Amino acid sequence: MVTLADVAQHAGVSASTVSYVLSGKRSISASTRERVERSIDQLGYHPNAGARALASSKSNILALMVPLRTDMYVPVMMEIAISVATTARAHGYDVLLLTGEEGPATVRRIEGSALADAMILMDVELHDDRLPLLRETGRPAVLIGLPADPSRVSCVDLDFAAAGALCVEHLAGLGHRDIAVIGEAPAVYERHTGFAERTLAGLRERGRELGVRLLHRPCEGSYAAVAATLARVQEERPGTTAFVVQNEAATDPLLALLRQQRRAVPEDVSVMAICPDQVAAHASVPLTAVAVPAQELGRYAVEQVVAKIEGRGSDEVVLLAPELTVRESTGPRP
Amino acid sequence: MVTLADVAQHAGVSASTVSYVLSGKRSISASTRERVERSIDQLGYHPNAGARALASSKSNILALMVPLRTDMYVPVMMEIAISVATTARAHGYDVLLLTGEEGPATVRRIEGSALADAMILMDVELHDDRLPLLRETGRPAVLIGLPADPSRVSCVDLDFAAAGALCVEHLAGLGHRDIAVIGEAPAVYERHTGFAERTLAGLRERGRELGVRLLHRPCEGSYAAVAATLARVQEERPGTTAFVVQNEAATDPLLALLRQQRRAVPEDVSVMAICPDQVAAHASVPLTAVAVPAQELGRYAVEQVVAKIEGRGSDEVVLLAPELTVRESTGPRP
DNA sequence: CTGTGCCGTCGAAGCGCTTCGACGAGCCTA
DNA sequence: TAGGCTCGTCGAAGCGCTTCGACGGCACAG
Repeated sequence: MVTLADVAQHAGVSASTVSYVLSGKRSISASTRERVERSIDQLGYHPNAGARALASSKSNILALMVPLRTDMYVPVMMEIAISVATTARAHGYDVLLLTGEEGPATVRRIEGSALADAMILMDVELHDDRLPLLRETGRPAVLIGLPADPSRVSCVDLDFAAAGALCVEHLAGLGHRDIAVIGEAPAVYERHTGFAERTLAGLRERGRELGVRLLHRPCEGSYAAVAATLARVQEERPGTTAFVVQNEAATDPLLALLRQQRRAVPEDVSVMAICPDQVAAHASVPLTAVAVPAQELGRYAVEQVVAKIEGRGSDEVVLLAPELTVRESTGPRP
Repeated sequence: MVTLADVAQHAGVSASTVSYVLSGKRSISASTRERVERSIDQLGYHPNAGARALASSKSNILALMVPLRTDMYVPVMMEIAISVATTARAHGYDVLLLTGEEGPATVRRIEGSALADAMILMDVELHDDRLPLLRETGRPAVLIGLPADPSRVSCVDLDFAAAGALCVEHLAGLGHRDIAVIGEAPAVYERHTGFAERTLAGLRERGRELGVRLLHRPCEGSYAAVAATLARVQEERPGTTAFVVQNEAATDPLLALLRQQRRAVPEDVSVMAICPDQVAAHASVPLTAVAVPAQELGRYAVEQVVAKIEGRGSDEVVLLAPELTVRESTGPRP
């Protein structure tokens, strides 16, 4: 293994000089710099991560806590994770993948071992038990999601309330008066995951303002569950002419079922979704949808947390404005 | 930050004694051990990861390289990643998430910086350019997938050839003589991703043996693409009575399209898939399928790599035997 | 009662890097 | 021409941990 000392010797300078060439924290003459850089290349030197972390108390690692549950909104999670990893690299950081089990204990462990310079948390619950710890330690952290009390942490998320409102507006504008909301699995609501409740609040409020009747039903992602939910909705509110789906896995089954009932989309029923654009665009009927900007969330979270590490940036809550893309699944009320 | 020295002082012993309590590498009297452990708890001590890595040249980190492309077999990837992370924790390791871009350079970087004790690679291509490096460095590595030349590395994967064979057997046993294979996106074959080609080989070989006619068509995961592919297949081989789908995203569209054509599954057409069990079970018609055992792959990869780190275990290729679960989507040829 | 060996503990030497203070050389200013 | 700068470089002191060799104290055998 090539060390700093090897490079120094090879270049005929002292170790500290090599270090300063690498970090740029002191000025180095052009000739020395070049000589050192050549040696680095020739020897194939890479700084030892452990030694560097020890000496500088900076690991250049970001910890990313993802939910353990593999049954929920998986594509979004994956997209965020990948976006986090790529953005982090662009800033010189690597990403540690932590699964959510043992939330607070994991936070403490990472904290105590100084393994990561900062944490990014996904799947945030309204009263998340990792938050008190995070605040206590004071290490930079960013949540992707919005807890009930976002003080002294940073948060990034889609403005789900606005997204909900946008859906209702769009449908109301097309004349719909009875809208059914197919939601995430019941477990998501039971855990008080923020985004689901905020969407609902946004839907309801604008619904009230616009005089639209809403029926909300949580729903598992399987075909059978969607079928059951649809049947219930149609029984309880036969006049329903539009659906808002917030459940990646439910969109395709819903479209299939409607087709089976010979109810044409969008002529007889309108369907819109809150999901990643890719999912919406690839559905059997390209869906009018509010996009969940997974990549941007990941990128923003990293940039925010890096800023904090570097002493710039402060605690703030950023809610990205929702964007509605009209495709082929919504039309005027029949 | 609490250090080893703090614990030692608090417990009234030397630093090395605390270290030995932690590592168990020398015998310690019960009384001393207890005293030290109490101090550790009381002070909330966590060993500094950097210092530990530096002193022991062991980081207790596993690097996991996942593909950058978010458009392919995402659920399997995610499931594997999570399984890797959880299993790794159970063995005392954390997981570094590396996206596949710059493959060889990344391998060299991790290698040189001693950031990880071992690497796990996913999305392995037949002639993967990361392999030569991996062999050269001699650091423990496990591939999830199977390259053309698996010498001097370890590999775990589903036996996709056997999986393909199993599908053909099952369908041939039901009397089908014309089978269409809906494959992954063309790009997957162009990159010579091992699993796709091996499946095809298995399908073809057993097809030949059993006198079954196979028609293979790569296919994007969107509804429109599946529709186009299905149309082509039905035009080219009107007698097709069974489908094998190896493309997570294509199963649901295919079922929906067949339903639309009023071709009942399994009465008129049989459909089977090679995909995670969860996907198969949740489809609109529960699918007879060969499961991709994502969790096991992840778990096995970690156990293998940990064994190598500890000096046990050697280079080997393990192909998990495919398991066929008969559900409701396959039946006798009409 | 002395010699031998083991058990439990300690001190010290690094691991490879960052960073602080020091210092010589060259330059400008007075 | 002496004094004071700045610039570029060096040496040394850690960062917090692991690990090796050493060393007392005790139990046992002779």
